[in-house]
Amino acid sequence: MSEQDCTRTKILEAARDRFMHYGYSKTTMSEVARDCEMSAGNIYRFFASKLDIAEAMAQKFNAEQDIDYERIAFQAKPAIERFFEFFFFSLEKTYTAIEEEAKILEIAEILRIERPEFFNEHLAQERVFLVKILEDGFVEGVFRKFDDPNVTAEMLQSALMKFRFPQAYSQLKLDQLRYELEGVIRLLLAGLSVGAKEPALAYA
Amino acid sequence: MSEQDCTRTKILEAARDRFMHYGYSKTTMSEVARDCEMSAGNIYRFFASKLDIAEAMAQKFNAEQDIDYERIAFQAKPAIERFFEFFFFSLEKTYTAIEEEAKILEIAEILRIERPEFFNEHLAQERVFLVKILEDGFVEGVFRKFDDPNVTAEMLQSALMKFRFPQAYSQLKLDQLRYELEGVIRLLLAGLSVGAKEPALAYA
DNA sequence: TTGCTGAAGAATTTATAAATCATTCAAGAG
DNA sequence: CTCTTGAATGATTTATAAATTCTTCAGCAA
Repeated sequence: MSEQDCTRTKILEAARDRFMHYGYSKTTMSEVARDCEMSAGNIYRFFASKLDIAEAMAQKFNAEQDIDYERIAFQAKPAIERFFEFFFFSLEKTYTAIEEEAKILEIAEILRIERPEFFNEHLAQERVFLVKILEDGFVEGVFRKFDDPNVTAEMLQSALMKFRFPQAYSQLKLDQLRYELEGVIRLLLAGLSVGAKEPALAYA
Repeated sequence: MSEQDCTRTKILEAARDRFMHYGYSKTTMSEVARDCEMSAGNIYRFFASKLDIAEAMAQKFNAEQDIDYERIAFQAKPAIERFFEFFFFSLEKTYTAIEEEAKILEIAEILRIERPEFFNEHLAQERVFLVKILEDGFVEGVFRKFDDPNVTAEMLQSALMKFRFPQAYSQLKLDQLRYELEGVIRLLLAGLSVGAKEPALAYA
């Protein structure tokens, strides 16, 4: 690891501790700098802005989550089981993370507004794993053939949006969210099943 | 119409004009009262609070929308067509309403926070029509049998949540929303189709 | 009695000045 | 030259006081 990377990591860790403890907006660049024993101005040689520190943090969080997604998607299990596991994992992980550290919600909200592209990239990465599950399901003979599995994955994400940032989109408790997620997934899986028939004509 | 109802309506109309023009929070009870040629205190003999005026307004808006929903649900058309029409109507109506009158979003947001029950009631009403479409589809032979059509309707609503308050839940433009709505509906309709198979076991 | 007003109070919002903050950069240190 | 600092700056936030606003209700009018 280069000297540069090392300092970046040090800043990132100091910022994470502050952000998680006091929140993004209540943390100042001077405080982070002091924790790293440097001046505030110097941070800007490693990060273009405070927001970029937050984005890098979230990036790391997502990268870790993607490892779990990958593990789930490539398991030696029926595609349907992996499908359930994938989205339930996502719900439980996000819900508990936000419950334990309400500050995460602040950062997520700020990134949603200021860096809309950020989430799209993560969704795109997630679709890689979804496509894997869809294609395996087809090979298993439980899913039908899709014109474009990536588009199908997009639609699945769209239908399950509500469960991605549970506390932001609804006031529902975890139990109710689990109940609804189960129901929606069952409906979607039915829609993916070999016998399912999409309507012949397009509407729009 | 009784004298009471007449005054209520007058207040409601004056409030609607103000709310739509200046927004909910920028409208004062005195202004509404002045428009009705009465004192602010007197409004409280007809509405318990300012928020209740907003709720009554939204109630009326929903009631009008429900008439359209009913018309769509009871049309002499294949269930699948009605299904599409139902949700596309909802998207187009809400999207354009909010675009034309951004102030609606303010009221919707306030009600979402302060009167969470309000939206649940509207959703419950909407499900009556969805169940009608589902049951007709079963009779037509295009939908499979559901244990509890009302629960299925709940899951459909949950999966299509994103398209209900488009501007609140996403930054997407109408074109993109239409594209996604079409895709999600097609997936859901496939899941409702006679050949579709739900997974045998429950997950949670 | 019944319907209404306008004053009064508590809560919220606004206005504004002071303070703090994110960010830049000239200049010093190594 | 590379790395760092700390002062400068414009934007944002905070603090606080003043003004509004929602809501209640005693009392007036019909």
